[in-house]
Amino acid sequence: MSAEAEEQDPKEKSKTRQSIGARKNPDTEMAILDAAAEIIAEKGIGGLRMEAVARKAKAGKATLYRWWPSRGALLLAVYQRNKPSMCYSNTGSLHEDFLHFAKDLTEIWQGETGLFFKAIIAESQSDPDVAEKLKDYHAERLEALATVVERAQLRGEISQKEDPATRAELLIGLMWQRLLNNRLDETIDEHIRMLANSET
Amino acid sequence: MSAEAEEQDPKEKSKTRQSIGARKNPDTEMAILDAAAEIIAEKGIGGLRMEAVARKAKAGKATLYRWWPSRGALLLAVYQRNKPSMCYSNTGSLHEDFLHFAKDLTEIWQGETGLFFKAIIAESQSDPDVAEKLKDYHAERLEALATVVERAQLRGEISQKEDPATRAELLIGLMWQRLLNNRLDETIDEHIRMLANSET
Amino acid sequence: MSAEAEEQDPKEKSKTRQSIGARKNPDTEMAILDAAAEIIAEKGIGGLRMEAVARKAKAGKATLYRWWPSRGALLLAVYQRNKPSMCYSNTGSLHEDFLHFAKDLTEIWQGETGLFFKAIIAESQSDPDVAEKLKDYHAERLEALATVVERAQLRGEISQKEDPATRAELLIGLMWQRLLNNRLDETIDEHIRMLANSET
Amino acid sequence: MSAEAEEQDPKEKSKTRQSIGARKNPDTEMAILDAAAEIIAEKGIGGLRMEAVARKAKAGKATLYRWWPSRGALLLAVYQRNKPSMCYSNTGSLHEDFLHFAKDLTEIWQGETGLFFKAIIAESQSDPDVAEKLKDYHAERLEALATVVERAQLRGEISQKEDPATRAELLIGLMWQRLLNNRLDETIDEHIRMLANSET
DNA sequence: ACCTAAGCGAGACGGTACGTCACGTCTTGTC
DNA sequence: GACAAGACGTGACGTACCGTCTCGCTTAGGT
Repeated sequence: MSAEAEEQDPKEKSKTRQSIGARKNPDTEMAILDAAAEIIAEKGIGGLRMEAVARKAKAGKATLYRWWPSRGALLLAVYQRNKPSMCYSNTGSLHEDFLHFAKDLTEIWQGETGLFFKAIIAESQSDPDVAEKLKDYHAERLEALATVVERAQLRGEISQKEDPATRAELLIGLMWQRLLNNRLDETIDEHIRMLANSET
Repeated sequence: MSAEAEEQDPKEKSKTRQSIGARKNPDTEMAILDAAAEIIAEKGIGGLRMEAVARKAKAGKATLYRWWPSRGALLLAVYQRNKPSMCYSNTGSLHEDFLHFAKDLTEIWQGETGLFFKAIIAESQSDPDVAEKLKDYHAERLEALATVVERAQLRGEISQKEDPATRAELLIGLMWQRLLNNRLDETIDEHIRMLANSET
Repeated sequence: MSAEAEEQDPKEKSKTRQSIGARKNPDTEMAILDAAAEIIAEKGIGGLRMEAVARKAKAGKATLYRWWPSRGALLLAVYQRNKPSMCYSNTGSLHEDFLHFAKDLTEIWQGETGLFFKAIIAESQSDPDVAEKLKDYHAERLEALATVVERAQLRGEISQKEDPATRAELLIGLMWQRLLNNRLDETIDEHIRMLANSET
Repeated sequence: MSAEAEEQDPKEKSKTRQSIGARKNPDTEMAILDAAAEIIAEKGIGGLRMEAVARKAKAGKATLYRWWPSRGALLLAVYQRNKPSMCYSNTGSLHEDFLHFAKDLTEIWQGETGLFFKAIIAESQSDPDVAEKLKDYHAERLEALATVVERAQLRGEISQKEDPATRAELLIGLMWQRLLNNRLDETIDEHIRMLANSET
């Protein structure tokens, strides 16, 4: 009646894990993160229920709450594990580099990861822990992109006086806004041209 | 432990409304939207519960669900009623206009409205209706700011060839990103200078 | 794996009950008390779980707790419904009357009712509500038996000066002690002879 | 909210015990029984939790379960250690002896021991081991009191033909019933007079 | 002047998920 | 090999909301 597809696949080995002494069992952690990831893939993050995770991972709710005391904590743990790895090109042209960045990110975000990232932003509005982690993550991303700008400064493409983070932040802001409005498919070329030009 | 402050203020007149015949009672609508707005102000949108709204508005749950069948619908109704009114300055300088826009919006968002808007963005990630409405609203805002850019084009401040929405979107994207990361207080002058300069 | 026989018999009509307005639904009450009684019959009172009752009665836990806020309350409700009806004989001889009383009670208590009553006594040691109700019930029983003694006084069988409750209480105390020690099967004739004799 | 007073008193020496080799450590046993006794004193027997005992005694749960595999076993062990010692007077008058017995027992039961004994009776309804031990203990008590009756028979106070246990059991039954109904404070003189008189 | 129709408050109903608690079993590392 | 420690799966606890429902009341508009 209620049980849909959230039970463990019966074909998998279903020997139940047990304690391995007074310390965290890594098998348990993996099973739980796997279960959470699958559920998110199936029903979206809004459909993530602690009970369902425990059920699917064949773990006790107490175990779940011991290590991830909230939905947000679990969410972040899953994201950390599946974090997309961006690589920042170095073509010798800021415009090209920005273009690559935008295209790569668009591609990543158009898949499952985009749903995930949107959901984390949403969650961060109500869970301070998630908000903080997201802020850190965002800062890290910003810095990475700022490095790309810095290279352009060193090449003399753009003024050395401006803060490299400025252009980076404008680009990332644009991307966020597009992501959150489901408008990733719209053109972005003109925006990038503007951000990559030589003035300050 | 449970009873906090969500009961109707006993000082207010608490005569219960009733049917006024076979049609919607506008008092009821107002009472419900008021109640919802107050709850959101107190606990945030994440803390908005249909039951609590009904209780506070002294309305039956059936009445609530009759007119606003979901949390999202109620949310949007409240937002429509309390929508902040931005005014777009026309100083003859794009830089000044952008600066005014950013300062005004920052001020508005630093208050309750910001919480509200963030929450709507969050909600839009799980409620398609809200997402659609938000998209419309965003487009409308974008257009309004694009008009400011257009004026600069007409004045010859910037190139006529670029799409006026481009600069507008970059600015708005920046603002969204700042809002969602709780970084509205950080400086934004350099970004605006870059967005308002004459190249494309 | 866990579900044993506590699901509703599928042969019974299983249309789910619903609200009948802003008042208690007697069907629900009956279903819950039936379910509780069955569970007690199967697993004993120690095996009575609120969740299992709700499950078997196809009722929500909230409904259960709304009307019977504790295990003890539910226990008492079931007992009230199934209360054994003792009848007190009037043979013209106190000894005979006591003997009948003891035999009847022994018979009743040797069945399911005895388990039930023992469990209520046990429960009363930790639930003050149950304790109070049990005290009332005990007082009522005592009075009924005291009436038997009183008749003997009126007949002149025993002294008019003694409190008729005295003999009654000694007999009931004996019975309780036998019940609680699982010694109902041992002889009791001599005790009754002593309690029914003419002195004070 | 949860942490109350069940942690070990920090003033006490809290050096943790350890194994003394491949045999039972008597310090551990004592610490556990002490902890259990204290918890029972604080929260009643219904509040006795194996986990809490282990925590308070700074013992591992495995150790606890090794020696006392159930709540009932632990309960009995504590009771054995703290068993109240009744002494049976020998005044030369059955009435006096019974009176002393009743008064002494009332006094004992009105304190902590009474709570304890009630709880054991309650526990015995669901734990067969406890039930058996309680039955033995009860028999022992009965015999002791029967000895008092026997002395009265030898003195010629009462008939030699009756079983001395009869009167004893009636008295003890009365006491149990009073204890379990929280009616120890009510008068008992008339009952004793009746039980101590010379007829059978 | 009656009758129907709908809105209204109230709140009970079957559910699902929550986060906590205790259970009894297990494994580790220390003595 | 006994011990403290504490993680593990299990499952009941009591609470909070969900969205649906029926009730008894009120009023407006049609007859």
